[in-house]
Amino acid sequence: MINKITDFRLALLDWYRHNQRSLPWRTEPSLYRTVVSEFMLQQTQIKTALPYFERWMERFPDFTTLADADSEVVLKHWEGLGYYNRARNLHKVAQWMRDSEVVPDTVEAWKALPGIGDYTGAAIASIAQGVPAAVVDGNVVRVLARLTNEQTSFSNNGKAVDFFKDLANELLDQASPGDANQAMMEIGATVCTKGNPKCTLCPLQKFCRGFADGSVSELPKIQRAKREKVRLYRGLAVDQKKILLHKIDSEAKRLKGHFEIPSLECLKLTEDSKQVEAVSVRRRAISNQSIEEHLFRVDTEGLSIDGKGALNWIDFSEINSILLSGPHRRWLMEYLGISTNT
DNA sequence: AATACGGGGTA
DNA sequence: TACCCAGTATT
Repeated sequence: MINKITDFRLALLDWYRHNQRSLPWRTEPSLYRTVVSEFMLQQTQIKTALPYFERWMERFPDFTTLADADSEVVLKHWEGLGYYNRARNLHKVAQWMRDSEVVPDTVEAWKALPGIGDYTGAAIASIAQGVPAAVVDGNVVRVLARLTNEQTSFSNNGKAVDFFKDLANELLDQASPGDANQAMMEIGATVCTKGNPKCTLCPLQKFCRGFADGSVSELPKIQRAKREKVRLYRGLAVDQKKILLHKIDSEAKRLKGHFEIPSLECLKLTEDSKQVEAVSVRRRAISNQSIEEHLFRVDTEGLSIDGKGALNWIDFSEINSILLSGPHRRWLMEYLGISTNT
C-alpha cells in the first residue's frame, strides 16, 4: 500500500510538472499573488478571473498598495466578478498584513482572517508556504469520488468535501504540497472533467476504481439545491444624456454601495402603467437565484425625482466611474450605445 | 443544516 | 435548463 501511494503521488506530480497550464500566479508566484488568486477563484472559473487578476496586479501590485487603497477603488476593480464580499475581505486581509508584525503561516492562522475558510486557508499555506495541508474543492471531490468509486449520495457539496478531507491529506505529497494540491485541481479542471472526462489521458487511470467500474460519468453523487426563479422589473429613464440610477444602501445585504437600474417599484410605477414601454428581457443567474430581468423605458415627464434620495441622475460621462453591477453595465452599454469600458 | 451571495461558463 | 466553478459567512 505504501508503494501504491508513493506511485500515485509520483504520477500526479510528474503529470502536473509537464502539463500544468501557464497561469500568472504560477509563472510569477508570490504570497500576495497566491492570496489574490485564491480569493478571485472562490466559486469562479479561471477563465473568468484571469483578466481581473491582470488588472488587479497592475493597480494593486502588493499588500500595502491594496491596503492603502480606497474601498471604492478596490470594489471598482472587482466590478462584474460578483460576490463582492470577497473584495471587501481581501482588502481587510491586505490591511491586516500591512499592520501585522507577523505573517500567518498555518492553516488555522490564515482561517482567522476574513474570507478565508478551509479551502483558501489550505491553498495559501500549501502553495505559498509549503505547509502540508490538503485542499478539497469541487475538483478534488470529483477526482477522489471517481478514484475511489464512491457511491454515496451526498446531501450537499459540503458533506462531500468533509467526506474526502482525510483521504486528500493521506494522498498529499508532504514534500510538495502546493504542487500536489494544484495538481489535483488541475486534473479535475482539465482531465477529470464533469462531462467528457479524458480518462485515456489521465495519469491516475491505473489507480482509478471508478474507471475500472465504468462509473466515472456518474460520480460524484451530490444533491444540489435548485435555483429560485426571480423576475425583476426595471425602469430606464433617460433625459439629456443623463440616466436615473438607484444607489443601493451601504447597509444592504447585497451590492452594497453599487448603483443599479431602478426597479419600477422604486420609481413608483407599475408594469401596466402607460408611462412605461417594455424594451428588453435578460436572463442571468447568481448563487441560488435564476433571474429574469425585464427592462422598461420610462417617460421622464411623469417622474418627480428630487435627486436627494437613493435615486440619482447620472450623466453618461460619469457612468464609467461609478460602481455598477456587471450585468447592468453591459445592459446600459448595449441599450444606450454608450461606451462604459473602464 | 440551510441559505445568501444578485456571476458566469458549458453541455 | 441544469450543473458546475480553486467557497465563505450568516442564520
